[in-house]
Amino acid sequence: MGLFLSTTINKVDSKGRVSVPANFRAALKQEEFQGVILFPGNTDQHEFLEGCGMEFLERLSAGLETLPTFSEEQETINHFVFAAAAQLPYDQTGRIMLPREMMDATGITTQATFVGLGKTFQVWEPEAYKQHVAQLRQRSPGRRPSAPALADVPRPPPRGSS
Amino acid sequence: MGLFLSTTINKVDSKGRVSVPANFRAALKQEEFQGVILFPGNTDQHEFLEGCGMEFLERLSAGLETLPTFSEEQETINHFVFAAAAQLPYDQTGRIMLPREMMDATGITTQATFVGLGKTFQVWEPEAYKQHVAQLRQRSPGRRPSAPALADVPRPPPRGSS
DNA sequence: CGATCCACTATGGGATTTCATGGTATATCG
DNA sequence: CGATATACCATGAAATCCCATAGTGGATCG
Repeated sequence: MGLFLSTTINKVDSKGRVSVPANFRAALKQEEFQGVILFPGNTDQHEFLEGCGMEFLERLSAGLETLPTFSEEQETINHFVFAAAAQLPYDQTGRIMLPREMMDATGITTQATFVGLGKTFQVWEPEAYKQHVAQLRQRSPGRRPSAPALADVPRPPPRGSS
Repeated sequence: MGLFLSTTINKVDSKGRVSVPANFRAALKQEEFQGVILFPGNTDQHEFLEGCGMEFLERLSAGLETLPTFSEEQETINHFVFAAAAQLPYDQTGRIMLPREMMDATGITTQATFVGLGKTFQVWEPEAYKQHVAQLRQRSPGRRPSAPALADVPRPPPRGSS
């Protein structure tokens, strides 16, 4: 199973469509459901979107089943993950349609930044993401994990990923 | 196998008909019974409806599935679940007819909020659901669960379900 | 080694289908 | 019968398909 890697800025057209980066799609190629799941996420400062494949959620659902007792945690997860999630199939060119409420919540209008995070990814309004990265840098003084170039300038896709 | 995701508000017409959201129907497409099961549920504050497919109830009956909200006294509760449940087939456009007593109990009149919760869903009077979400938010202020964090949710012994 | 070609990705816009919804007619049942 | 449930059809809005363009990089070939 592939991982979500690298950062890409894609355009959002007037219909709310965005191309999911090709390497993200490749990471989900083997899954039954051809598309992605998005649901809201936030930091203290910003709203963004969490993304993953369907199987990720299915595993999550399977995990919740066995939580011994009804818990606050579970209630929260149910309502803020499943209830707030959108199941977005690709169109034939690999685009999804961002639900209006997600665009509103995150401030996404004409562009969206896809951020690969391994097993999951995120979708941000580009300017908000820049600020977020700046904050991450401030808060991790000294040694940073070696994921440098990601932060800086939004660059078109990876090199040599295929 | 499909999960119920996202939240939708649909209209209830003068006959008590509501469209079941298309993606909910898709999640049940493979099931034998083309329709949904509804039965009463409640919080301290509100009455709502729990919903699922027929096969879920069958597994529940067999004890293979746990209904989180009613983990105690499961057998007794199951009695009320089955007794109070309504088996509602789709009409030809994917609508069901809400039984009048369920509309009365929940306060549903002209609109109904369908809330996807993974393996089950709920149906609420929209205003009541808004209040419910507000309460959930109070309980978990600040940041909501992030995808990577959710990945660490305790997992069950892997059953060969794909 | 350099120029050309090709595959793929991202993007744009129009046409077509699906979905939610409303209404009317027919069947059912006490 | 009177009331209620089911089948049938119609409509507007929205989502999806389909085609067409373009830019990029890699590969091919002379």
